[in-house]
Amino acid sequence: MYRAPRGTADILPDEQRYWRYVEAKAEALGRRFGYGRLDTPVFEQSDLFTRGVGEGTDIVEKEMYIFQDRGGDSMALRPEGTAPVCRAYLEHGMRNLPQPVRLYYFCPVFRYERPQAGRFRQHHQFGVEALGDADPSIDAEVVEMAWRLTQDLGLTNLSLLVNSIGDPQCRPVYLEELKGYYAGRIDGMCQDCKSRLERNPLRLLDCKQEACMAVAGEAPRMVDHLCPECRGHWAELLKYLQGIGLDYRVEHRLVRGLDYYTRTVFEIQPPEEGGQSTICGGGRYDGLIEAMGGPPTPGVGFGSGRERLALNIKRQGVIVPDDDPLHAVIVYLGDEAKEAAIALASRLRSEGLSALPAAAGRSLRAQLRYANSLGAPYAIILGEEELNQGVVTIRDMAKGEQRTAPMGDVAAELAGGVGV
RNA sequence: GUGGGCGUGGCCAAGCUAGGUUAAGGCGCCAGGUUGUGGCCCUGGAGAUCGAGGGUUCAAAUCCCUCCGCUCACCCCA
Repeated sequence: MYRAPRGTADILPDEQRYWRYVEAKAEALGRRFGYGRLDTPVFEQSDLFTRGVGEGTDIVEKEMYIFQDRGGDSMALRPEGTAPVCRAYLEHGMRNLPQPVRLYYFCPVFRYERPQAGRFRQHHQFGVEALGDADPSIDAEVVEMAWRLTQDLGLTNLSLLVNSIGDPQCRPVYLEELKGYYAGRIDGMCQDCKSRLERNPLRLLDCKQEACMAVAGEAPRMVDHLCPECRGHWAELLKYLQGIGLDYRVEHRLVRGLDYYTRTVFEIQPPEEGGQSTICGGGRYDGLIEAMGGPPTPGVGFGSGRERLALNIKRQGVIVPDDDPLHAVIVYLGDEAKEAAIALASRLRSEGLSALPAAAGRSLRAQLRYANSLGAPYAIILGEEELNQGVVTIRDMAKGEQRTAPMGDVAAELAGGVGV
């Protein structure tokens, strides 16, 4: 038997309402903030990501789905959403549009990871990117959008964490200080941290081992070592966030796993403890477009995982609207009635109603059972008697009452919600 | 990449520790109980090479080995 590939999932009809709910809220949010939707291909040249996301990152180093196409080019399934948006921005000359250019996307994302709760090899991200404006008010706008997304979805008890990780001027200075701080204390720390010290010292702050957390707690903070420009940006951001009334928390250990982030980083996390709990994550990436070969262009954005949003919606018991129900099931007796039932179903659909004939070759009882199990509010009964008189019997399934109506009036009666 | 838990009809699952009747039960599905009436109830039916392969044994869902898959956590991330 074939199975869906590891880390992927079939989304069955019963699950669809969760996805539709998330997508509808996200799309509405994008429009409300004046963002335009951008769809990019699921695969791109591998270089786009190795240069954009950063060669040393886990995503590029060991999680990309890379393949060679028949022309010999190295392609990669999209492992994140921001680099393709920046590519499109450059390719279509969007820097000639009024800045900032506000874009959002909703797309599948692929990473070769070991799956677990809330983590998949194919997942779907809603994200927004505001390109071409370095002002901290745009950072605030993006943070607000992320927060509102979660609120619009009905999620509660979430934490909004923000931090600044500086820029290419001040971060290296800070990193040296950080390394100096850790150098004398590394002995008592975990194996991972020992390798992080050289590889990615910012990550030291994020370690969850108890011993390491104690050391991290006393570590020098990035926000105390920002250059004047970054410090100003950070101060203004906080001012705007306060003005908006967002209940954020400065989290000095918050860092990001993608190389392109500068200055602002933020995350939204649910109350439950746990590893992969982040449901929205983003920040500013002023060097990304330049790293991709474009002119220096600032940008800020966030991504959020549809699967994780849905997971939290379920955990918190958020009421999600049902899919539009079927209006009517047409039950019939005999071959002649079957013909009429099929024609009637067709006519009802033309009138904008959802209707379907019951399964063929079943007893009336079985057909009604079928209508019941599908949750149809009405059953339309077509037997010999009805056929002879050119009428149908409309049965209100909830009330258990029925009446006859001329065949041609069925759509109007159902659409009008006329009771029986 | 590292470590834990788990694989029995579509789903939930008993049985496995101390091998031995046609591998329980529930949900769902189909049919009947009403020669034209659903939900509740009753009756019946279909559906499983017990994850796969190998081994031990007179006999394996049950014991042993290998592999595969699912899952949770670490790492990392949405």
